[in-house]
Amino acid sequence: MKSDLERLLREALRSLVPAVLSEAADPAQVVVERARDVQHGDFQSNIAMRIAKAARKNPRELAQALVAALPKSPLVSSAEVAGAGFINFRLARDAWFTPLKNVAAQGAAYGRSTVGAGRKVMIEFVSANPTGPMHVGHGRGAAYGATLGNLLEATGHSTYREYYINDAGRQIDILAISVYLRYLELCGEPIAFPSNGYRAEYILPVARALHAKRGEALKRAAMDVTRGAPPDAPAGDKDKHIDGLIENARRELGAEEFDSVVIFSRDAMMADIRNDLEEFGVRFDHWYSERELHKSGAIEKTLEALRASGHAYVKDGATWFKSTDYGDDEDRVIIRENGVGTYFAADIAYHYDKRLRGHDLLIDVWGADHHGYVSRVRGALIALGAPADCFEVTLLQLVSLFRGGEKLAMGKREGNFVTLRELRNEVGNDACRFFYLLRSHDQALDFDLELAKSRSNENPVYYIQYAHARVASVMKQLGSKGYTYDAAAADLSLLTNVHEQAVLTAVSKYPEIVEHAALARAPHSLVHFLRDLANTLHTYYNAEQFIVEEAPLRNARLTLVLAVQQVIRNGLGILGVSAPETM
RNA sequence: GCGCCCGUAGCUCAGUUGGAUAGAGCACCGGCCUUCUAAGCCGGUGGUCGCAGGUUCGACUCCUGCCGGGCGCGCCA
Repeated sequence: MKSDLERLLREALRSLVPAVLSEAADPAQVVVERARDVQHGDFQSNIAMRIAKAARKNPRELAQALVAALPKSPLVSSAEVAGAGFINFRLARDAWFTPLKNVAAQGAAYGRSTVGAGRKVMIEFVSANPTGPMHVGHGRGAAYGATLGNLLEATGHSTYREYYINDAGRQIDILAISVYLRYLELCGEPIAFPSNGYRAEYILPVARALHAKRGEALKRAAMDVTRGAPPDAPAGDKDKHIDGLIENARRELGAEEFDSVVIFSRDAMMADIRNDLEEFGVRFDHWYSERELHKSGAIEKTLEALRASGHAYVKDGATWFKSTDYGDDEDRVIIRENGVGTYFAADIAYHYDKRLRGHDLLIDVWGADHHGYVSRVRGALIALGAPADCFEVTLLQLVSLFRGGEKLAMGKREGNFVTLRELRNEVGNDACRFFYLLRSHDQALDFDLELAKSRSNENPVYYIQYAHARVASVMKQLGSKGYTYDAAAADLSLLTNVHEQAVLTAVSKYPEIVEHAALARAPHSLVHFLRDLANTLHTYYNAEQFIVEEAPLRNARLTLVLAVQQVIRNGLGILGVSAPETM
């Protein structure tokens, strides 16, 4: 509807003194919006005011001329100039029935569009380190990324979802040594567990599985693992201690055996993460291993390309990327003095590889604490010849858990954090996804367990689901009263009261909302729309009886509420929330 | 110190990318169940959009400067 009106306006513009106006009016500026106030009609445009200055005309006169030049359309019943130069459109009654018929005809496809057609988008999200179970912060990334992926897909983007597994480097070695020490413990060896190893309980079953698989084959006596760095030792000393343990293990076991422990530990962690995500309804097209990236030689190749383009240099024995050329505060090391590449180096190669695989837009979903990282990754991509706008990062602000009014403390190494799985088990997947998506991504999220769990009117999840179930319930009642629904017998022109108009308007908005939510990367706007839609349905439900005797009216009303049900089902589907038939 | 995010009703937050008289949920007050599910509906109370300037037909929205809160500033990942 919106785009139809925009087309009409554009035509009107073109027919008016083209030379002056075409310069002044960028077609993209021709914007039609839903009127906020019913008094202003159904849609409004501010185009006259936008271009008045450049066209050297009075905005009201310009609006008047545009209205006069507007091509005749069965869609529009009136177009009037108001205020400072707004053009207010009122739609013909029949126009409102088109979306209704579209819902019936398209079903689950209603709301889908092709605005993103031809765009190959890769969305990378979660990418939690495989060093432990996912926590509530990752849950937000999962819910957000999955939903954004659904939105991009619904708007015609070619969408590819990827998870980057950080299975190279020090963190994964610490995981492996943690598992190995627990393994030695199971073999009856006395050990002192390093204070900055992963001492949480989830390590134990992995060690047990390792022990079950390898028996005592990995046991080596030559390592002195009975002396740990004291818990109150300075961070540097702890690091040195655990690095020493890793080094020893690698030497005593041989690199190959130690790597097998790394792989085993990683796979155990990833199995847990994948299972968790799957249960949460989050799917990926690809799980990309950083280890494989290292093996492929892609990092060396990428760094060579950086050097060749003159964006890398050597200083103090290290190799640096000149990220200051791209707005970073300082240049960043990509190869350490000891010859080992940094995480950043791998990340440059990884993102470059995404481009090489043919994805033209790369969307990364990160925690807000990584924001300082954005400009350097983008800088590296530009240095490698990619356009600046091919890389987009959505930063998710922190999640805090509350129980009642009390904030829950969380620490990772100690393992006393609430995992995503625990959260899901406690509040359920639906409430979980819903609460994660309720707020804008740049808003810190306070997740209240009590509220999410409550099966009461305080909980907004049920409000929307209830609207869906209510329609299902009406349809059941219809049968028990001896009626059947007959769409062909509906006389839509009987839908005349304010509640019915409100429902028609809401249903017609849905495709615009999906488009906006996708393009603005704002899933929460779909959540809020669905809440409003549910409210519209509930209001209508309370005001009118749907199952009335007169068949044309009865079927018309049922067509209307079935359309609402379909839209809610479609919307909840995008959010990854179920649409129950009964509650 | 520098960078990013936030500041809107008592609380939690929307605000269609600069539009007309700033909205919703919760809380509070008052109504609605012999009628398709009351996990619902209707009405009411509640605002200096952090503060001060600026830009223009028009600012919660854009710019500058302050104030307050969060996060980040490793040859860690």
